[in-house]
Amino acid sequence: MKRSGYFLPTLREDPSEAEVISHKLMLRAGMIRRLASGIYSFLPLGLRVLRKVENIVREEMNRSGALEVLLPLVQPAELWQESGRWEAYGKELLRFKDRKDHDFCLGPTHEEVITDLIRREVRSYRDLPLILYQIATKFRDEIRPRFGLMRGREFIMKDAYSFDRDQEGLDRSYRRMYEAYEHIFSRCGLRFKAVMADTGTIGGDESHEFMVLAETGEDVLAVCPHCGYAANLELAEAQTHYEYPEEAEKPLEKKPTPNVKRVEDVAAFFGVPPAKLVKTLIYVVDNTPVAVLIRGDHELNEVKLKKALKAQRIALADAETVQKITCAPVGFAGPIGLKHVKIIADRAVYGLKNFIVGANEPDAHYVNANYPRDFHIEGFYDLRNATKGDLCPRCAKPLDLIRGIEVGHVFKLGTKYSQALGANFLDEKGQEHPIIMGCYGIGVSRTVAAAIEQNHDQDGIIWPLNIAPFHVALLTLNTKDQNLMEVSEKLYQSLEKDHIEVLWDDRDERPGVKFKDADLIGLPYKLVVGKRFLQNGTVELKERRTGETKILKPQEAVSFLKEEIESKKAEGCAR
RNA sequence: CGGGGCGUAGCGCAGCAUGGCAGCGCACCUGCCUUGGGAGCAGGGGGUCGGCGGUUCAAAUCCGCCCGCCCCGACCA
Repeated sequence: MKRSGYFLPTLREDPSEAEVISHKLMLRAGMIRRLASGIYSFLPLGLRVLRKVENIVREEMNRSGALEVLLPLVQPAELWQESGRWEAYGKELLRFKDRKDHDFCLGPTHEEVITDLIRREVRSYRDLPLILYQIATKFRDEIRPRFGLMRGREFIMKDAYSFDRDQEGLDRSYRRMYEAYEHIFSRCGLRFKAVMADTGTIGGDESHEFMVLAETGEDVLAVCPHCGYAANLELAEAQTHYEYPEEAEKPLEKKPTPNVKRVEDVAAFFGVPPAKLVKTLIYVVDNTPVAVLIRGDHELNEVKLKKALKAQRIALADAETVQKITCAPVGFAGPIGLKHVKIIADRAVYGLKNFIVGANEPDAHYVNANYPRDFHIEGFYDLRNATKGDLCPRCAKPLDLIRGIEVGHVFKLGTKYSQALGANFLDEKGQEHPIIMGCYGIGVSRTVAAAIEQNHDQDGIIWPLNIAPFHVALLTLNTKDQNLMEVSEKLYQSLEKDHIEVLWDDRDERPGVKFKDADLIGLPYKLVVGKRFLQNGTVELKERRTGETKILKPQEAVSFLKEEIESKKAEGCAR
């Protein structure tokens, strides 16, 4: 491709709309443009990358035995009413009416549609197992789209659904998808980690998220460098028991603490570390208030709380409710003397001696509180976020916390949708059973963004070879020089002939402009034709990632690139 | 939905307090010059100042309503 005829509007400065690096660079490199909040157009360069990722996904899905389909984006309300999600899904589901006033939605995911298809067509155990997938546009009316392609409303997703007759079959399908995902993200040149994930309200029994490791990730992962334990923080078990020093219980005492509310302030007021405090959070759990005790230096994990109480909806109580229950403004709640409210606690509270709690009256705290001497707790649960240095729940060595971007999610669904929609099959004995399902997603457009988060420097993007929009940037530094143009033309032809994807910057621009642009769009190699060729017939080949430079004769450069790219591609496929 | 910020040429921004010719840099077009890291000179084109309404002799500027975008939070299969 010649740059002179290519639509590649690069920007010299960061657009003001972008905050994170991948968003800035995709805009600057002329890959995407915003149409509305969370909705983007792909320009030619961006589309090339997207297609490369799609093709890797497609190849690996096909290799795994999955079959590609294409399902509608526009979906009738009836299906969603049948699964119960028309009500349950909330505002993320974009709904509208057609001209006949029938309700429709834009598909945020396709369990309903695929299950509907299967229930109509699959009758027998002989039709199973089956894995279908598509690579298509999804729409979720996100409450707050952000970071460009990272959390868009309209985005490209690969979603796959497996159909099996029994749990063992599901386990096999799940394993196959899991392995396909490992191949996909490896081939994309990403550093990633599969972590155990929350199964959420769907309630399946196993789920993993594939996380691209990046500082800017929205997710926090707890990983154990020792035994390989890895889990999303939502799920990661905090350490199970705590060693507190032996300490005699001192008498309970109420102390005035005028306007001292926050944990740090209370700790500072009494001159003790926050770990000697127990904070009392009032939650409304399915319309019933519950007091939750957490050690002062710990952070409550709402997903865990929800699970521990088997609740549908939980929310921190508002100031009015807190006042009603504790007889004090927010900041002075405590377990002592708290009536008519269930009190539960994080496991770290057990065994703690002589700690500080709110007194359930304005401007007062108790010191030297002790359990069970001073109050009752109905149950101890794992309710807090694991923290750095927490002991691994598997091997009891210290955990690390790292950040990641969720690019894939595999999930054992079970029979939730097959039962709701009546997708059944007959076994050998003529008995009817619900089909056992799994679902498997990859955020394809998000993967492109994640790749940039992980592969860039101050000059721009550094594409991994397998998803680079082109392999080589051919820079002719002076297009008015006939000699340079001739050798460039020859180089261009032979590279194309060898199926090396080359973007030839044949514009009449000064060298600096071409270098900056090439670095910005981040092609793995720059092949520079300039003065050096006029002097001694050589060209310069520079690797974008390392800056490593080779001075070669033009034909040597072509054969080097051919070998290098082929071997790197093979490496990327290695397994 | 709550809090904060922003909206002026394709991009980045100034001007707004104290109303009075709509500006700067880059980009774009023409010419000259230059060709190894975002050159230089000269000339030029491009604006409903987010929209609607109000105040005023006069509004980018003041007032009201609305829209859009970004950030933080809440929320989130």
